[in-house]
Amino acid sequence: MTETHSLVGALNPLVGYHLRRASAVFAADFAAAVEGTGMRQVLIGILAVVAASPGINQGAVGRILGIKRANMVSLINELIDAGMIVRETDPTDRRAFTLTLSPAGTAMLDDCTRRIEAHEDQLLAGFSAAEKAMLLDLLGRIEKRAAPTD
Amino acid sequence: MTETHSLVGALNPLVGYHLRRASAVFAADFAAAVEGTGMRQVLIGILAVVAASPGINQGAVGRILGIKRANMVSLINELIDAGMIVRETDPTDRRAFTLTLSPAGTAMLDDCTRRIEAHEDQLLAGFSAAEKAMLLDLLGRIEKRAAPTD
DNA sequence: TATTGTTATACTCTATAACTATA
DNA sequence: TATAGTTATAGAGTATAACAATA
Repeated sequence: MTETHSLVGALNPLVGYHLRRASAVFAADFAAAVEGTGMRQVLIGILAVVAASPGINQGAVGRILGIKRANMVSLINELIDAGMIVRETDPTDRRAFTLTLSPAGTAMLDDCTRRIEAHEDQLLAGFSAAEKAMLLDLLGRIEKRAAPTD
Repeated sequence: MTETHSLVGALNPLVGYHLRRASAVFAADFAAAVEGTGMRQVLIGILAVVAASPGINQGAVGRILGIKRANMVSLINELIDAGMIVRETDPTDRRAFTLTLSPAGTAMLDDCTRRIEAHEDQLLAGFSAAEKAMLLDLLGRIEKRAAPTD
């Protein structure tokens, strides 16, 4: 039996519920951190993945971030229109595009990363370094259970 | 300096990113657990909160779950149409509705709760009881930083 | 004047299916 | 036949503003 007396009743013992709510807190914090930049979580994710593997193609970026091929298209177009990503046809496979960051893209990623880290430090002010490391370890072990997106 | 060599580059040190991904794993697991019931995360959340506080009104449910008043309307209507929630005007405040679960709502909540817990046990099979407790504690401390939704 | 619930609306995210061009 | 990218579309989640009825 799993009885509780909290306001959320049966949700209280569920890890998924608490992940969802904690994630929402960080999402709101993210939004505040990057306010005025026009960036969103997905876009920063794409910039970070392209920065980590210059020349990577669209499909690979999507697979890493759990975004479907079909949904990558407009996201990449947005970043190209904003002058942050450069798309060139891959000479070794003419179906594919290689993606790299422009200087503006690199600058935006760096700026946002700094802002987000500063905000996260605030949000996690009550956490010891060991607690933060523990949290990242536990989350990492959960992430490994992810199914391929596409 | 915060350099990394992972596939997600600058995202790797960010707690918010890993919360998002871990949360997505649980969301997919949730969907599998309740498949065929027609239930979704928000709907189960509402059922659980109403079950925990019978006679609660719509606005209060939304405040607890972080759902805006405007978005509560159609969700509650869905649950009433499905015969899971009973809505009556509050005799002490004729602007408000009191919500309670019907027997069907109680049965659905119980069924889904059992399914979800079984799925979560699978997903967290590699976690000791202490690790799960630690995760819930850390997430709970993050949730406390949530801003009011409405 | 504030609060409960409502309507209308819009944007983002996510998902599927069908298409093209290359491999 | 399989893969990279595209288009079209639809559902769900979330956000704002304006309104009616009641407090």
